[in-house]
Amino acid sequence: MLSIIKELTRNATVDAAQLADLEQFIIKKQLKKGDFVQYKGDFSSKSYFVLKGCLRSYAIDEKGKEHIFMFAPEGWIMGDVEALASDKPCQLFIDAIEDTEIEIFEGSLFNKIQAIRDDVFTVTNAKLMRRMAVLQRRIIMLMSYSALARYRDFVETYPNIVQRVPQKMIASYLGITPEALSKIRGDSAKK
Amino acid sequence: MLSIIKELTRNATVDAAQLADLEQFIIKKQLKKGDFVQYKGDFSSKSYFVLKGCLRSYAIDEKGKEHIFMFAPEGWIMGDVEALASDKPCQLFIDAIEDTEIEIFEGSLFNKIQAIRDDVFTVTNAKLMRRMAVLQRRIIMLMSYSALARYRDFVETYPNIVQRVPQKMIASYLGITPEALSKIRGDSAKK
DNA sequence: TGGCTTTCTTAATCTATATTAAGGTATAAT
DNA sequence: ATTATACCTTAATATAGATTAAGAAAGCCA
Repeated sequence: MLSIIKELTRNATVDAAQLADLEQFIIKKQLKKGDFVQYKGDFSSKSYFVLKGCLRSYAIDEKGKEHIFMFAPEGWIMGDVEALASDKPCQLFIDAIEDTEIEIFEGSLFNKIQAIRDDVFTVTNAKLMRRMAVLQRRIIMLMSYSALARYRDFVETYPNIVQRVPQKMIASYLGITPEALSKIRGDSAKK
Repeated sequence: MLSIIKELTRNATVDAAQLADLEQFIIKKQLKKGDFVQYKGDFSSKSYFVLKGCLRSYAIDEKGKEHIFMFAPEGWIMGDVEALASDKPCQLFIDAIEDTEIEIFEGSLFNKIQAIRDDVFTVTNAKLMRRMAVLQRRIIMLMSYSALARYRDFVETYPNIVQRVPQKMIASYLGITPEALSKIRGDSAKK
């Protein structure tokens, strides 16, 4: 039988009783097709383990258009990395695209498991999560934002790097040509 | 003083002697601006901790165009997650965009640190790494591949999901409109 | 079963960004 | 200093994919 605890502790030598305790933090839930499990802006840092069915996570841009970030069929864990890795609100909507059965758990379940052993992995994991949050953000930007919006975000997010790096590299990072970036910058400056 | 071992074990309660042993797996290197540290196709699974300067990682598409995946200034760890998370070759080129000082270490250093304590984090970390590899791949696809190429990759990578999910959602995942996807599929079928 | 709603397709037009090209500016080398 | 090399900007044209629209097919429910 699938379960998030089994999944996370497979092949690991951890005290069984301690792990059993963790089950109290897990809620099982049946979802109908179309049911939401999380909305953009929510401050909950929950994650979802799919026992059966399929979830999707997606962003909605200012024109109301959906941009799917990922699908999660059986055995996958889905969550909003941005919310999990920080105290920011969720970036993503999550809903079921089939009748779906999930286990819901606080992102802090990861921390609880980690608390069993206070060691180096706390740091490593946190780092991985933070980098994943950056990646998630970037994919959403590439799919839903114009080149101008992506440039503005880049300048805001990496003010130090902007000055150290040639324009053509910033263009490359943004997924556009240097010419397009030059135009964007020219237009921005005029105002 | 910066060092990858200090960085990964900050706030962690780990035996100091054991950690000191790990230093033998780390090589320090001075890079001149423009020096390469890794090429696409390499099978090494090294990572790089930036002590000073700045690295970049990027893909080159079939037209010879560069697409920067990320920058790594001081204190950042850079590696090719695809190669680290599997036995595949590197997807990314990595070079120095300034005179740069790095520590080079095998990706397996993470595992060595983990081996100090064989517990649940081995699994959690491995999962995080694998998901990050998916994200890395996706960003590169969005920046460097046409809609058709992205669709073909999706079909190949997620053959099960393709059948379960409506076209409009696949389009959304690919970052294009349902109309564009429909055209692509129509054109593909004709051949 | 029939009708209603959502999804998929096709096609015409539009637009953001790419491509090409050429001139201007900065940086580095002899 | 002077040339060479790389970088940045501007502008004309081209194009992948967006938008709009309308009809066809497939799900859904009464």
